[in-house]
Amino acid sequence: MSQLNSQQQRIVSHLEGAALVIAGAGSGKTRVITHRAANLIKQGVPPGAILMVTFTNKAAEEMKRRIQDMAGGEANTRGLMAGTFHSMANRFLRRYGNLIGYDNNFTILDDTDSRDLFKAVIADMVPERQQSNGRKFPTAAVVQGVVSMGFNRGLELGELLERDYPWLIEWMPELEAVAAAYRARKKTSNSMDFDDLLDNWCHLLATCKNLEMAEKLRFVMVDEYQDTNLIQAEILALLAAKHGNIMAVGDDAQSIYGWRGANFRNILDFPERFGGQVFRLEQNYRSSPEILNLANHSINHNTEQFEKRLEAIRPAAGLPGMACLRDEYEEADYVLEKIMEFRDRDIPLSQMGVLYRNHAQSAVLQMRLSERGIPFQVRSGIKFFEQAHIKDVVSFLKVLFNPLDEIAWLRILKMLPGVGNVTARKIYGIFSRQRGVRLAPDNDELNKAVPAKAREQWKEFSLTMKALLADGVGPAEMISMVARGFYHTHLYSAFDNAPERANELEYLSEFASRYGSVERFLSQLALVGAAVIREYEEEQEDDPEFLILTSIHQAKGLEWDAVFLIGLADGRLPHARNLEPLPRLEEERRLFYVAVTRCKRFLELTVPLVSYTQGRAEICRPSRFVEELPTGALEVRQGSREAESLTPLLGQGPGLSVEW
DNA sequence: GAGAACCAGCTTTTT
DNA sequence: GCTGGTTCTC
Repeated sequence: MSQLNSQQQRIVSHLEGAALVIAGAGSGKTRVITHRAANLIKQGVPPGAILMVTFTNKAAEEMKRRIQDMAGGEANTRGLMAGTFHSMANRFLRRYGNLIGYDNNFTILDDTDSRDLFKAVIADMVPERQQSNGRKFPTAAVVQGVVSMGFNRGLELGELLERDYPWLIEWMPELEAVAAAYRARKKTSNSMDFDDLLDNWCHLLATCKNLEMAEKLRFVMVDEYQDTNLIQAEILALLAAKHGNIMAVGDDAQSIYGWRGANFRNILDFPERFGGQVFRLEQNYRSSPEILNLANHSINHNTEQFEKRLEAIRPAAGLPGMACLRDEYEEADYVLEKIMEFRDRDIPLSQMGVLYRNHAQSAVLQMRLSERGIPFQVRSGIKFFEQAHIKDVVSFLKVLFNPLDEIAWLRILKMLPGVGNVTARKIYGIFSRQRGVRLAPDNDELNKAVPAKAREQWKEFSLTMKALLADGVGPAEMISMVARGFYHTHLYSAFDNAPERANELEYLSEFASRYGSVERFLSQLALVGAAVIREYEEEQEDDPEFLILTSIHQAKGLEWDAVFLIGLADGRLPHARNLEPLPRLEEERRLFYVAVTRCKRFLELTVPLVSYTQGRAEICRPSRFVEELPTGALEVRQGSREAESLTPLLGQGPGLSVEW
């Protein structure tokens, strides 16, 4: 690990007061704040007095790992408050939720849960919703998106609709009603969605002063500040109000979460809001001058950005390359060939990364890699925890932990024969009216509600629940008890690939055995999702040599010697939906910027000219982000002959479609 | 009112 | 190919 330069040194030894660090890609920004945290600890600041937050799980993991390394092991950092905004919110609310009207055993609704709840709300509230002059009420997913966007941008529904969803204005009153009902249902079922975690954390800090956990914190640090939204900035302000020791690190050029309400203007507003010093890190320690040159040229096309000039420190490494290939299959073969080449030049697989705009783009490559026996890991949304059977079984633990969890109850109840939406609601209604769940046989009201068809299974269900409640049963045992007991029948009648799913449930149980308490297990599941299981898999991995495939969004903060940026066709990156308005296009360009600046030495861009979607073939042109680069910024590699035969067609613009 | 069977639309990125 | 929604039948 190299020495710190003088500017980095100044930041590391900055002790008191506010500070903003505007830092370019590869300038060591995460390194600087983790260094500072380790430094504070070495100087005797208790780890529990330091809060370090960031937005993504990936970045949070990296941050924690580095601090541990620098501070000399886990023991020295015990008590450190480090993680994502959402997980820190969870810690506060598990302890103090009761102060703002929640039970501390609240459930966290993940994306799917929240959508399910919207679905239920909509079904009840707008039965005659089918049409207003022939138009349909928006789906649960759309409503969920709108409501969440309003929250994250701090906008009233009306204003938001006018600005971004004019076609939904006609539904305004219904949407208001649905949003209000959704809020109420979350409250009665003692659950919080992701937005609530932030909202309630903020609310808690604003209304309850002198919380022990907050009082203890004397140093607040945020990484990737450009990814925060208004409420996150507000939370930070509340946390730092007393001591004023807040350090934010960010790079406006890497702001790629605008679509979910992040606002890189938070960086601009920082000096006004917090005062203090402003540092700049403009030396890039990661990439070759050629790569940096390409990145700088690209980002300069953006009109909305702060002046910043990144200076390369590393030696020259040759021009980045670009190749046009016929389609994804040829592209995959090309990438494979290059991987072999790099390997021959002694670059280990672990020093190569393949990046793409969206997950689907990696499918063909994954297939080829498996065929050739090249080990790889996909760093992206494995939807493991969002599959039906996983959610089904986890629901049992959820209702044990939070008996008012409506979503979990509805899932479970609907597994009973003869019970559908209506009956399930009725039964849940009984639980919530009785302010608790009594499955005892003398609960007459309940017995009446359970249909005759379901009697047998209901009995079995009650027995299973009783068994789960026995002392000393941890999450792992609970899962296998449910999977082998009550759920078994349902699994085999509902899914054609039941044995496979049964295996996955065993796996889930094995995985859960790392967690001693149901609370820890459920929180981790909801907050960290796929990332946590990936970590677990990595631990199991004997061979650490594998290639990484990842979306650009999840690649932030990472770096490799060789980077492949695949699927670089106009309409993919930039994504067709974001060609306008300008701010959206510019965010796409920042995405391109983030992708290329992950690379230290060998950057390879590939363009599949033909893509097959829904049985049609479409001819694309290379991304405009490539075409707008000056000649000499990259070297065009020899693509395939077939691809070349397509080039004359390219002038005709994107989206030229051909029936195959 | 439940549940099977059929049909359409779709695939951006994360907590 | 998969999900979510709708329709049809019992």
